[in-house]
Amino acid sequence: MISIVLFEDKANMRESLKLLIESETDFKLLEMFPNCKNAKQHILTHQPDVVLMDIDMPGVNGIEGVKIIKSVRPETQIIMLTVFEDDDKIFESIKAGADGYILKKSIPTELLSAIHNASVGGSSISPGVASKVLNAFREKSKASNVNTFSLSKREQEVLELLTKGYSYKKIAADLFVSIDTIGSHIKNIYSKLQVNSAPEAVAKALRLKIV
Amino acid sequence: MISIVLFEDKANMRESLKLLIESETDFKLLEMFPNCKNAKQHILTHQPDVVLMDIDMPGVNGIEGVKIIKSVRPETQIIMLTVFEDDDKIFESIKAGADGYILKKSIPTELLSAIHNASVGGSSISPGVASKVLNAFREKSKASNVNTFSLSKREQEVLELLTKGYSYKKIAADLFVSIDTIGSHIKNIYSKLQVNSAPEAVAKALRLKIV
DNA sequence: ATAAAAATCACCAATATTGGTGATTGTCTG
DNA sequence: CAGACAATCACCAATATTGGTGATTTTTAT
Repeated sequence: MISIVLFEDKANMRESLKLLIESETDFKLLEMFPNCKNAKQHILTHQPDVVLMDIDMPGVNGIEGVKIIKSVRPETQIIMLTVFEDDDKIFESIKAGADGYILKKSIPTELLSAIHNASVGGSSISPGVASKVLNAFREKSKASNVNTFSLSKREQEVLELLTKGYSYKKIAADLFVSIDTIGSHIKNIYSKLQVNSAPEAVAKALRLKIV
Repeated sequence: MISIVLFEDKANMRESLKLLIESETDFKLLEMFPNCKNAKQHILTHQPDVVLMDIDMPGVNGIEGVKIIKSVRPETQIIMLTVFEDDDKIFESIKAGADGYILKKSIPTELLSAIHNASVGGSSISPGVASKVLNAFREKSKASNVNTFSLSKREQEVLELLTKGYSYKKIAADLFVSIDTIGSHIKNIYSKLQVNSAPEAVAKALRLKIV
């Protein structure tokens, strides 16, 4: 038996969802609320397995609601319901800790299987949303690797030690060469990265993930 | 009509998938290959709407295959098929450009709807995998903000300029204060971050995302 | 085998940074 | 109101870094 609490401001939507949920024999709709006011209390009282959370609600919105619920009872599985495929809201929700993201226009069975999935720790994401998430994921991982700035192997090593905050002396000791050699390498690194100081080089290296 | 090409090394799996795909009237299975050798050629020849790609294949594996296909024909929608929920492979696939990620143990209808979704640009991710993706997404976004190291507002500003590679002089000029003031702030920053040099501070700041 | 690139070392002068100490002013909080 | 903190500035000495020039030895690639 999967227990469910629903947060949704529009009365007719609440009724539709209620009917849908009650059509499944192993779902139990514990309660419905029109906003996230006192969400903390509601969750602690009802201890639901799964929460269905509308994103756009007056007062305390769904994203805030997720934060509240996850902070008081992290094991609660939360599925976001929304009409929009709005990038910001999607990412905010995910960061807040949402475990699923279903568009309201999805077919009803999709929501039902999302609830089933959530109850066993799986996440369901509507295809259009999933596509945005994957793209964002790629964004964060790319940019790198292409710009190796054709640093030589040794220069790469030196740069890495530089990003650890090592001084010339320490780097020299680490690599068993003279401090002047390190000076040379660093000069070359600066020229390749087009910077003029260690902090700048470190910043560039870390930002472009070439370390 | 959605045209499909399949890469899968195991013959019996190929046959099963073939039967499944051909059960849908609007799918056309153009061709099947046991590995990604000559994937470039195959894709250019067949120009499929959707590619089903097994991850583990001898020779050129599925992840390499994705890179190849996306580089020659980016509009090709690629759905990864796998038996494992292996974190690394999942993230590698996504980075390579995969548009969906379905576990082989999924119910057949899930794969069919994944293909339909892919053909219209949506992504399908099996619940267990989606959950990992969302977690990874959160990882990347969090870590920050918690460790503010109780830097004062001014110290934060100085640190930010430091991560831009500015010298004491330039920072002082930017903030309209004396260079000695900057020196003081930086001394305090070092002590709070527990470092002893600018490169180290920059590295720590960027790694912990406190800038 | 020969040329190019990488890695090594040296020396030097001009700056910059680091780590001290100390002081003033304003703001906020108990 | 006192004490804490933030922000400001100053001075100093010891190091460290930067930016030059120049040179030798390995490695790598053609």
